[in-house]
Amino acid sequence: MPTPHPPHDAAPLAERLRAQGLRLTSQRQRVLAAVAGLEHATPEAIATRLREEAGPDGAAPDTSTVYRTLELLERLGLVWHTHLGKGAPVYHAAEHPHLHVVCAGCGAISSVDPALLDSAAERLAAELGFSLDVGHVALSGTCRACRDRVGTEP
Amino acid sequence: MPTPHPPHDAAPLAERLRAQGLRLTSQRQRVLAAVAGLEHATPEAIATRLREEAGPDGAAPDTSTVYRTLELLERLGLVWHTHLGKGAPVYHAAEHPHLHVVCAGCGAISSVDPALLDSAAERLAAELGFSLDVGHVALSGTCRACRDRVGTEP
DNA sequence: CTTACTGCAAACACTTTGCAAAGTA
DNA sequence: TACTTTGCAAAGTGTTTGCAGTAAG
Repeated sequence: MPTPHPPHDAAPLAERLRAQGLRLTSQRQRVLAAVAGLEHATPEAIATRLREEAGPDGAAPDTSTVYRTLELLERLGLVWHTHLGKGAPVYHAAEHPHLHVVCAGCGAISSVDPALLDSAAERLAAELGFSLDVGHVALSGTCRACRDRVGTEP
Repeated sequence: MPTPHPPHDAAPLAERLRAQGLRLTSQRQRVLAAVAGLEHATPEAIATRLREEAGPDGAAPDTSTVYRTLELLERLGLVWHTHLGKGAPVYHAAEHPHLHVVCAGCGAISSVDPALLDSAAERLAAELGFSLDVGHVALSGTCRACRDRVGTEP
């Protein structure tokens, strides 16, 4: 079983930055750690978490830095993001990609095995030459609870 | 083969509005017609189109009216929208729902048969009690052209 | 020391809301 | 007339950008 909250091993970050002549900064380390420690983290949520961690006196990375850093980390392959529908995208630590399923009624998010779309991906590849990126968007629908609720509360 | 630009039969609109004690206005007719006449229309694109149709002197519906109207038309089942990723959602006339596939590289949009996800939908229903709304989000990936371009222009 | 990075503030894109005037039934 | 809609203007999110000062290598 995977470690719940990996204390974020910073090594890959330092390496990949160095490989491109980029610099290791505390902001970059902190943003990466925040993404790793949160689930389905929006940029806003990440910024908030960083402010909490910094405390009332400490300085947290600026919002614009959070955005810029997320973009960078994604280019480096350390994080990825998914659009859950409307609103802000959510970021994940790179590890095991997964597919999201969101309830349009209550917003509940489930993670499912990306293999769910394997056959669809194969058909798209064969018929359109299109290679599916399973993780980048979430599937939308209605969860059992919301479906049961129909008719119960008009 | 389907009619290219159906001249938008307004009957269903009038009926459904009346059925709910709502009113038929020219704005509502115009917004519906614009959605029917455009493909993958964002609210902004719809507003622009309406401005063009109104001409330099005529009055086009206000942006806020466009948003309110799209929401209404969707409740009435006359249009539906899809999130293509980041940015504004796109609206479609209700008719035949379809699934969108977007290239992350060039933004090209393909429409595919929703049946593509039938087996995935069945598994989600069986395993999670989740009913998939196939049209609400687009699948993301890379189209053949963008894939071929990799390595050609670094 | 050189050049990348950050914080700040302002601008942007997309939507929503309150309210008085206008329009439909 | 009674009640729904609209337009306008302003406020709300979510995100990006220009730039001068700060800091990593």
